[in-house]
Amino acid sequence: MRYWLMKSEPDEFSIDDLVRAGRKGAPWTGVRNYQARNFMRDEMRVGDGVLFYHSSCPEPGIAGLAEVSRAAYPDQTQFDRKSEYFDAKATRDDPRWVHVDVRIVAKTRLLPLAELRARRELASMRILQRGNRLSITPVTAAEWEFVTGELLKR
DNA sequence: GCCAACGTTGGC
DNA sequence: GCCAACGTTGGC
Repeated sequence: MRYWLMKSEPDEFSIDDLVRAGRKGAPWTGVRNYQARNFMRDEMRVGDGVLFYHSSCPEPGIAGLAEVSRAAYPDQTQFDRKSEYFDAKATRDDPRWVHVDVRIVAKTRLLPLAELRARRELASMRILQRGNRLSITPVTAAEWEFVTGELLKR
């Protein structure tokens, strides 16, 4: 089992939306970056742990814990002309974009980005490296242990 | 709103 | 295959 950090803009899809999605989970639609897609397609498995991160918002940081609830399958929004994620080069026979489903494990306190940066134990986390923009990044077991420990405190 | 960093596109 | 131009991300 592996661990991941997945970014979402809370205006688009927040931890509360994930809670509302319940046990079935929610499709992680809209990824249009090949590296992030490849992680979902090739490496993410049902049961993998997910740090749910709120980005592009007043308080960026980790907002909860989740898990992969379904392995990768085609993202339907790529076929929808009305969707902002429509991709004219994708066909149903040869889909270009896939996604996993993710379900809530626990909404936690918010662990702010500034706090992540302050912890020596997390210094090499992908999300903290300068210039990092990937919306899905692998998390090491040590980072996962540390972060979940911090989240469940207080 | 600014801007650094990175990914993608397209001409050659 | 190179690389300049452009678009996007995302913290501040």
